[in-house]
Amino acid sequence: MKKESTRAELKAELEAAGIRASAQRIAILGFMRENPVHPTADVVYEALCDEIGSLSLTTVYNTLKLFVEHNLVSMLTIDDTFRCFDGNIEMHAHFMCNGCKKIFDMPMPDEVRSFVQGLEDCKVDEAQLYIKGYCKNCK
Amino acid sequence: MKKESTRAELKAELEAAGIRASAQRIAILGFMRENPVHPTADVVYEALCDEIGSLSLTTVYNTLKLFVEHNLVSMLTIDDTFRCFDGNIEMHAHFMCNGCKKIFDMPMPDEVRSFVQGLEDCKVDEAQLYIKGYCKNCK
DNA sequence: CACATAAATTAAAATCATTTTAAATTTGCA
DNA sequence: TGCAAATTTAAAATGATTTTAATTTATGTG
Repeated sequence: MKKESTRAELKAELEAAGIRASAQRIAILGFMRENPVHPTADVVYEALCDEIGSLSLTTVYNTLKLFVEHNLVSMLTIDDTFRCFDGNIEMHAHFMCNGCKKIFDMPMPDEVRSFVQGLEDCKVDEAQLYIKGYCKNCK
Repeated sequence: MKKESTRAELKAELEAAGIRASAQRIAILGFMRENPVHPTADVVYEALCDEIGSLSLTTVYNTLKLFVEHNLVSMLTIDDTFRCFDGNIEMHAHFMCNGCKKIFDMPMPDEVRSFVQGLEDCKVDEAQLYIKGYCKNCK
């Protein structure tokens, strides 16, 4: 499940986006790329605390926001009680289980892509399909 | 654009959902049914303050939550900075303009409906398609 | 009808995720 | 090396939402 990214690749990716590559940013982007788990800022912070002793939650918040602005990660608003992020910026759908609260990736139906492309009056930046219910284990 | 609902109809609707019909609940449900504007709790509160002098914002929050639980209205999580509600519970998509922040209704592509129906491993309660960008006026 | 009980509403206080501020640290570059 | 800008950080502030506890309103029973 993990896609390895070298430090150099992450650095290059940040710079290609016009962002300076600090140790914190490399670590956070690396975590997002390698862990397909839709983490909240707090989860990212907890995961990287040991690696970067000085890391602050503020930095994680600000950095994820910066990454979203530069389209390096996307933000999910599938649940109103937590804000989470996705290191996979390919267009895809999400399923959230109301039991275990896990979020699963799903393919985006083709018709959604064509529907979005067909919208002429407006300029589309983003499309999210959120499906909610109970997963295999919880239903 | 307004769909008129009589007090009696609203009362019947609440009771059919197993909810007692108070003046506050009738007013809030009436507002949601008649105004297709995706309001936040605060907007509903401001709109009904004059009509019901004693109304509190707490009641609006609690009542909208109750209505969501009983499927009388739905909650939209299209934007992480505000929580808003929709008095139209028919399945449909939403477009939010990042400029004026207005939310527009859109038809739900048929393939989304069939995609959702085709999901066999999980039990689906809800599907939301959120499209974001810039509207005709703002782009 | 009056009273007891439960439900709903309310104001006030608490919560908590996120943002802002301002200071400290680090980095890039002359 | 040293200066200026960018980044990070801790601490404080913010603000939407929830909780608490008291008050009001509605319901049902004798």
